[in-house]
Amino acid sequence: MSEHFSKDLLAWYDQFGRHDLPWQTDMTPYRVWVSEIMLQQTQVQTVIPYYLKFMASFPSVLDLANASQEAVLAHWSGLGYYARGRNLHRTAQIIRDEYGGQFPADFDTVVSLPGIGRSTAGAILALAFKQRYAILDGNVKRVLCRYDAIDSWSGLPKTHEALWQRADSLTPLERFDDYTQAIMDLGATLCKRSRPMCERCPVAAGCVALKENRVKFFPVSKPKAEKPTRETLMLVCRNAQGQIALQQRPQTGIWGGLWSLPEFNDEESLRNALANTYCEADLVEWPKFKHTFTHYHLWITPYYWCLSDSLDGLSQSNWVWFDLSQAFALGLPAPVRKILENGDYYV
DNA sequence: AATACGGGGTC
DNA sequence: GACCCAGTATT
Repeated sequence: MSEHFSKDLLAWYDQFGRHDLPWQTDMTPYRVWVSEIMLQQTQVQTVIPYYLKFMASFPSVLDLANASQEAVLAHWSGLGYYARGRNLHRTAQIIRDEYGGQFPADFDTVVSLPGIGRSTAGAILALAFKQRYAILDGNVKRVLCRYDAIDSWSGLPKTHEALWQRADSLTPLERFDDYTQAIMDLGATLCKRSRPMCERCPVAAGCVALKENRVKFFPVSKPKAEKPTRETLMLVCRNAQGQIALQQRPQTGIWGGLWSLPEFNDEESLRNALANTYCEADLVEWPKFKHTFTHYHLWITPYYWCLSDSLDGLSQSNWVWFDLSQAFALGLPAPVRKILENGDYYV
């Protein structure tokens, strides 16, 4: 099955692949290199105008090496990942100073250059020097994860290395340059992240995910990091008029600027804060409950404290008294509303 | 092994 | 608003 992979892919590429991208004409090592750097984590349509301007200003590796870093970075402005631009400039100078202005043609030298990793080196060697090296970019990963129905995240070291081996084993013994472009074209135009067009895919016959009707489950997404758990105490302090105390939260951080219940890290801080007026019988702990944010879980323990008449004059820093209806009109955080809506507090 | 780097597209 | 993209370098 898989010996047909490259043959079927190449036949499709000849008819349906992209053959007119700016860096596909006059494929010198320099032009291929610049395109591969710009295309790292950056989509083709974004790169094209940058590439054209860059090549117009720096037509050769020596033009680039002799330019100022400011001039180079000016051409990178808006592309993002500016280390790419700095590395590109540095590498041009290395090529000028150490390789006589000639782009090196062996893998180990190329991959040692700043900003060039295994995949980019493979692409340069295959596309510009017609040597048999595999690539493993986002497109290839997606294609292979679906084709083999790889059910672990591609960032796991074992999975990543297995993908490299698979990428290499599928690379044919001839036409490596076309194959390199072909598998990227497949990933970019048919085997897209969302709504892949499997009905047009030249290697659909061997695709395990498609055979099992599970294409949408691949590639397996990165496991979400375990959310940390934090804890807080919220005090419902009610005076003789039935008002409750609120504090305005700091502008930064969670619920920035919102009015909320007074909070304490633990029961000890709560008791310390109330030390002068504290009346044991009136402080009641309620069952804790969990509130989940995008990035952490927050366990909230509500405490209910009903002030007797004699303490109505209590002036705690930053506390402001509100009627319940006023409080809700302020727009409280969801878990605070949940606490205050609990009728058990007011019986 | 995890994270920073970045602007733009997609759902 | 999370997730992803023609990845690499750094911690």
